[in-house]
Amino acid sequence: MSRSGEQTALSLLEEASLRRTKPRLLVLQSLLAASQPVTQEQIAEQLGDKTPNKVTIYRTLEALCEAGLVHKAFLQDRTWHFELAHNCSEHQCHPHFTCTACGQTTCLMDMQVPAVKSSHNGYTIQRQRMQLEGLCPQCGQR
Amino acid sequence: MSRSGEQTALSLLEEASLRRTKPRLLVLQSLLAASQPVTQEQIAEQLGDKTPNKVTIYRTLEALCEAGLVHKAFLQDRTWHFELAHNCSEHQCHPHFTCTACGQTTCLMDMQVPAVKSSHNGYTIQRQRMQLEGLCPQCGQR
DNA sequence: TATTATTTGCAACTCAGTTGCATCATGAAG
DNA sequence: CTTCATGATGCAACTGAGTTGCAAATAATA
Ligand SMILES: [Mn+2]
Ligand SMILES: [Mn+2]
Ligand SMILES: [Zn+2]
Ligand SMILES: [Zn+2]
Repeated sequence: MSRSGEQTALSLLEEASLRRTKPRLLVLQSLLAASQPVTQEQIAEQLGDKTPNKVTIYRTLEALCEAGLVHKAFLQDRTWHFELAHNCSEHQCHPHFTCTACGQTTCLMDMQVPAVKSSHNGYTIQRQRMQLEGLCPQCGQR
Repeated sequence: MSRSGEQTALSLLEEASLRRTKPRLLVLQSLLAASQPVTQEQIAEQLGDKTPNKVTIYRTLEALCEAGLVHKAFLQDRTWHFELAHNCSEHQCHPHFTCTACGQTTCLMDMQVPAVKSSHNGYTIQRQRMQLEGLCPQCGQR
């Protein structure tokens, strides 16, 4: 939750022409500080006693998603995990990997995924996402 | 819900060493008859007055998934859609396409998706799934 | 500062999916 | 064919992430 995080959050809101409200700045800073996708609850927890109302966090995340600043990264146990969109291209996000042994999901930021064609049988394909499943490095060794 | 559907359902249960119960046969037949992934509610609706209890359908789907006969195809509006696994390889399922205009999700059974490498930074990748987003043929024409 | 459109907080709600438990049916053994 | 243990089913009650309505607060603008 650094000074630069605050500045970045401000300019992200500016860029998206969203009003600079306290909850939006806080949620953005929390997302900027996160190293993995986080849930509403994790955001609230991280913000401690200055956290906005639960409903406000949801509505903020929704607004940020709509503006393209944030993505719903993946769903785990009926709970959405959110992340900043700034490492994804318009057409393709990095893949998310879930370990079948420990259940942990990880962003594979540096993995190259081949892009599919932008059209198929009349379907116009604008974005592609990939989920991977297998064993993480910890669970992989026998 | 043909005779052959009944036979297929029976052999699928056999193959998976699952007990041949009425609910399992019904759910499997419903899935065999479906042309798209379906929800618990759609299965119940399709089976009409001989439908098993809602909880049983969920538990049946869970058992069939665990046995590898069925997949959770995609989630829409916090609701899982299920499909038979028999058109998927061990490593890769066909992609699912969601139209951002009408919200409909479709299986692209005939679409080729390049396979990723089976290992990356210590992660062992056993299965890959892809979700596509864009405009369906209907919504695509202006 | 005054005005207005947005945003926020709170309480109550929704509903797909889950859980506990008593009853029932399947498949194996005799 | 009958017995029996294991596993499956049905029902009622529950869970909890996410949603809705609305009054109060606040940001942008003049
Ligand atoms: Mn990610
Ligand atoms: Mn499918
Ligand atoms: Zn693991
Ligand atoms: Zn469409």
